[in-house]
Parts: sequence; C-alpha cells; structure tokens
Amino acid sequence: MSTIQDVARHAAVSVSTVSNVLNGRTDRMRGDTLARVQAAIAALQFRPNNLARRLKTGHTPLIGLLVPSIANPMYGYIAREIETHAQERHGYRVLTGNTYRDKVKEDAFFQDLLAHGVRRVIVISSLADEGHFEMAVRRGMAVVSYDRRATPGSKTGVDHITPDNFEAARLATEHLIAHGHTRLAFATVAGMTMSRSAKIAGFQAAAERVGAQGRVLDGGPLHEYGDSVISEVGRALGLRIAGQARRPTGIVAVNDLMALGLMAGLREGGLQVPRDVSVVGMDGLHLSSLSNPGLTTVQLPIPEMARAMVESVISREPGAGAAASERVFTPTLLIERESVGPAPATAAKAAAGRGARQTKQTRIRA
Amino acid sequence: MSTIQDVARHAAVSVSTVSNVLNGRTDRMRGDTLARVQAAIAALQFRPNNLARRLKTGHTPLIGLLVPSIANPMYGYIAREIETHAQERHGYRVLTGNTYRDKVKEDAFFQDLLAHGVRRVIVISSLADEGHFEMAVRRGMAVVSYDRRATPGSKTGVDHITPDNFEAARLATEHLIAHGHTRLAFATVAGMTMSRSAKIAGFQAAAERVGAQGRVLDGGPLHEYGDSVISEVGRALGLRIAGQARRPTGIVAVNDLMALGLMAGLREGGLQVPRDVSVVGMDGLHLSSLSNPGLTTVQLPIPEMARAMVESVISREPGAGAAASERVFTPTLLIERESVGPAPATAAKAAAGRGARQTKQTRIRA
DNA sequence: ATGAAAGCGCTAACAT
DNA sequence: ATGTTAGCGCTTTCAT
Repeated sequence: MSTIQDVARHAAVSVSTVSNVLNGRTDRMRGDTLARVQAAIAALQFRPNNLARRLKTGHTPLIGLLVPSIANPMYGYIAREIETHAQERHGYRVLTGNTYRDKVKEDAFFQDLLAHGVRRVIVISSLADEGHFEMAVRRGMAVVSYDRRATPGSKTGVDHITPDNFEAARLATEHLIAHGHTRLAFATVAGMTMSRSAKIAGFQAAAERVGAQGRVLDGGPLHEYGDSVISEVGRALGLRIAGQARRPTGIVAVNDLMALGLMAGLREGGLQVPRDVSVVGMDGLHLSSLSNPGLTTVQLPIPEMARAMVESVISREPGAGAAASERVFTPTLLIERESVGPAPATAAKAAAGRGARQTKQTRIRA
Repeated sequence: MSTIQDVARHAAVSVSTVSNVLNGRTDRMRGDTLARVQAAIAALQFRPNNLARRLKTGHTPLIGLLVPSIANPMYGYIAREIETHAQERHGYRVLTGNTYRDKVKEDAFFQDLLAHGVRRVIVISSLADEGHFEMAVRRGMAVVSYDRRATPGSKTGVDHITPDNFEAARLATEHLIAHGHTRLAFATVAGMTMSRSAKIAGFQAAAERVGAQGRVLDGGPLHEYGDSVISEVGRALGLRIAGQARRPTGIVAVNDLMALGLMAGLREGGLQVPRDVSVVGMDGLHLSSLSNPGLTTVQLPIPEMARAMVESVISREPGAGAAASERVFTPTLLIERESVGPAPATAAKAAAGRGARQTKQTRIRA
C-alpha cells in the first residue's frame, strides 16, 4: 500500500499539496500540479488510509449499530436498510453488534465503538434504562434510538425514531372488530418496553371504543438467546389458548414472529385459523406472506425509518447535548391476507365459502 | 477521553511503562508501579484508543463480513453466530456490508475495509469469480469464503468453509425416495453457483441410484434485491408446477426460503402439501418449524461453521498467500416434520390417517 | 501556489 | 525497572 509520501515523491510535490487535492482544495494549486498529483495517485493506486486520517481529524465514516439479534428477520431487515442507505448516500460503513438485550453487552459495545473512534450510533434496544446512551452522548457521541419515545424533559441529546405503535395496534384491533370479533386478546412476551406498552394501549383503546373485552396475554419471558425464538413464546401461548374453554376469537400479536408462532401453537392445539380464531400481526415482514394462512399484518415503514435514522445520526454534531428530538412515523398500512375471518358466532353462513383460498393482498390506507 | 499521557502523569511514570501494562508486559516492573498505573487507569477511566494503536501496529480487532443481504434470515443467522463468537472469544468486532451479489459493491467494500485498516474478512458470496478475493489477499488480507470449494490448484491463500452440499441434497432426496417418491424435482433459482451445483449433483446421484426421474426446475432469476425475495421465486415456481399435468411428487428445494415460497405457490395453485406433493428444504432455519405444514429440512451446522470461519480468519497471518485450505462440514441432520408424505400413488391407504396432524420432530442422524 | 513541520495516541526499540 | 524517542499516515497551520 502506497502512502501519501510516495505520491508526493512521484509527483515531485510536497505532501501537503497531495493532502490538499485529497481534500478537494484544488483551487490552491496550478492545473498542471493537480494533474501531476492525480496521475501519481492513479499510477500508484493510492488509497488514503482512513485510520491515519481519522486519528488526525477525530472523524471516521463508521456508524455503530446495536441490535438485540441480527438473526431476527425484523432487525436484519432494518439493518440492511440502514447499511445500504448509509453506504450509498453517505459513504458510511456499519459496525454491527448483537446485544441480546443485555445491558453489560450494550455497554461493552459502546466502549468498543469509542475505542474504535466511532462517534455515531443507532441503537435498537428495549432496555428501559437509557442511562448508558446519555453517557455515550456525554462522551462525544451522536446517538439515535429506535422504537422508543423520548423521555419527556430529558436533555440527553438522544434522537428518537419510532413507528406509531399505538396506531399500529389500534389499526390491527379495529380490523378484528370490523370482522365482528368482540372477544379480543393481545399476545405479547413478558417484560414491558415502551413500544410494547404503546401497542397495548392502542389495542385497549380500540377494544374499549366498542365495549369489547380486551385481555393481554403474556406468553412468558424470552429465552436468553433473544428474539429469534420469540416465535416459540408465541407457539407456547397458542397452545395454551387452544386449551382454554372461553378463549378469545381475535388476537393481535405484538409482532409478526409472535403471530407466526401463535398460529403454529393454535394449530398444534387443534384450532384452525381463521375459522376458530383470527390473528393479526405487526411489522409487515415479507415472511408474513409465506405463512398458511397468509398473515394479515400492519406494515411498518421500515425503509423510511431506517433512512431517517441514518440522516439523523449523520447530521447531528457528535457530543452535542441538544434537546432530545423525536420523530414518530405514523401512517401504517394494514395488509389483508387470510388469517382474519368473521368471528365464530357469525361464521356459519360464511363457512360455505371456505376452501376457495386465494391471495387477497389488498392494501388499506390507515 | 484521557490518553496514555494523562495516565503516565497521574501515576508518575513514563508512557512506555503504561504501554507495557496495557500490553501485558507486567513482568518488567515492580508490583507497586503496576498498582499505581492500574489505579491511574481506573481513576481516569482510561480506554486505549484502538485507532492510534492500530496505526502503529497495523492491526485492528475488526472483521469484515460481506453478505448478499443481511435481511435474508439465513445470513442473519450466520452473521449473528460469527459476530457473537468473534466478540466473545477474541474481542473482535464485525463490520458488515450488504453486497446484493454485486461485484462492484463487493469490490467497493473490500476497498473500504482496506482503508479502515481491516485485514480479516469473511465472505459470503456467490459470485463465480474469486479474483477480487485473491487481490485482497495480495494486498495483505486474510480472507475466508463460505459455501464454496477451493479452486483446485489455486494458490490464492483464501480459506474455504462449506457445508457438504452434495450430501445435504442427497440426504433430502433419499428421504423423499424412502417415502416412495420417484417423480423427483430440484427447485432452484437461475444462476449456477458452486453450492447450487453441488446440491444438484447430490440430488441427481440419489435419484439415479434408484433409477428415479430427477428434473431440475429453475424458478427464474433473483430480483435485484437479492435473496430476501428468493421465496417469491419459489412461489412462482410452485404456481407453475401446480399447473403442470405430469408434475413431480417430491421436490427438494435449494434452501428453506425457497421451500417456504414453493409451498405457498403450490397452495395457491390448489395443491396440498404433503398430500399432492412433498417438499424438503435445506438450511434448518428456525422458521421452517413455523410453516404449515412444518417443513422437513436438512439442517446445516451453522454455529460450527461460523466458529470455524472466525477461528480461521483470526489465526491466519494476513497477506500470507499460503495454499488455499478447505474444510467441509459434513454430518448434516434431517429434521422430519410434516411436509413429506407418501407418494400419491401409494397414498390411498395412508389417507385415513390424515387430519391428526401433530408435531413430529424426530432427528435422524445423517 | 507550494512546502515545512507539528502533532493525533500509541507502541516498541533502544537507552539508562 | 523505567524512561526517551522515533515513527505509523495523514491533516493543517504557518511559512515562503
């Protein structure tokens, strides 16, 4: 690998002149000098060393990305959108870390980012405590957090980008209500995060509007390996529900993976979706179109949010402890597939139509 | 952020002494000196700057990871295993890039890694040409490639870690044969990669052994957005197959996502799995346990391979153009679920048992 | 318009 | 046992 020195020698100029062309200050030199330097750069296949550059400038085109587990298709999707946008629009690369929702691992990741000179980080976490983010900001980082609201009044300087979880859950619940369901349930995992409680609130608001019953069913805690097994919690819950005498007829799942697991559990428990119970997911993962029956779900604007996070974290001055900002992405879409049917009580006359199962992928504006 | 200078001043020693404790050369000093330095480090919350360290040593604890798309659950899974192992066992962090199987993007990623001082990279690619990897090795990188065999006789110095694709496909096909299927097909996407052709060879070897018919069905090219939509190719293929008069009764899919899409397409075409046609996947993704019917699939030893890749890329001397090594992970497992049934011709007497669908998750040793 | 030189924070000879 | 010092490759005043 050739260095700036080699180029300077080759072009018979000083290193500062080379540095100037590298940094676009071409107006400070004669045209032929510029040409000579450029020729030398090409001839030597010179690539400036980011390391040295950053040691000097304190800036590096790297974004840290903290996710519970990249094996979770939802986070994989977000991560891909983030990486692609950061790379294509800003030339930034992404340093990804799996934290398994563990505070110690999150802290360690922040430490390492700092040591690597990374000053911009996007956090997808569910830890209630935002304390370590604030510490990071104090240490000179720009951080944006996904799927949680800003703590009111907090001056952390952490930006927040989040889907409108309340609205998403409300939408899902209204869809069930529109199909005649009144025995409603919300299926989630143990542990309350901001996004989960917002979803529950949206669910209950819709249920209360029509005076329907709205239970919250907690499938239990996540196994240590994070969310790639959230579907197993759903499966266990589905099995449990199938065994209940007076079970709900319409269920809103906290996310698509949960919904998929739930459907599997319900099936194993001898129930049919949507004949016996209807299920709605949230996320709008591509996977939801593959299930049998196809999962009706509320699609979140992932690419838009990913883009917003990248813009936010790159535009922000690292370490500037401004007031915490917050952007909520609200128009959510309901993708109608086959996992929702009429409530069993009124199902009789619709039963004749069963069997002619086709892909109805209507998009309804929120 | 305090520097090594601050620590030295605080402990009233020289920077080299601090550097020595940082690098474990504690035997070169008196116990009380060591204690003072450690106290100073703690007091100042000092964290060595990786940047500066690496500028000096030329070494940085970072691994580059190149994947077609992290949104593909299979790659997300591998990436998580790689990251976790690299981090926990070696303190390495991972810089991930999505390349969409595009040579230009792959090249650009290698360039950036070089500029960032990253000297170790794990490549999950399917590009036929390995030329740019060899270039990377020549430029001083240690690279290990997943899911492809070493080019015989090549002195590239690229390590290869791969599942035994031939054996995986053979196993899947034998399972179909054991259920009486003789009209067999292999479902894949357009474009021949090493791993795909190995799978096809395994499929055909099994088919030929019993004189069965073994067609290769190509669902068409992947949409530009890479493999998160490979299932759509499967869906289209499934639909096409459903319309064929003399269709196969047993299908081996190139991977789980393809199988899931295939089942959806078959279903949309009015066919039932496994009554009308049986399907076997390959990968063993957790998702395959969620489908309806549950997907019978050949499980690949992902965690083991991920670990091997990390060990390989970390232990190898960067830039050392040794002979290309190759490790094939062979004992593959067949996970039996519900997507395989008896071939239709002999299905009559088994038909009575249908309906009592339960989760049979037997593991058969390969 | 171009060059000389001082570091950025750290490591590792090479002193002492 | 501990300290001094010369860089790693680059950017950026400050000179010329």
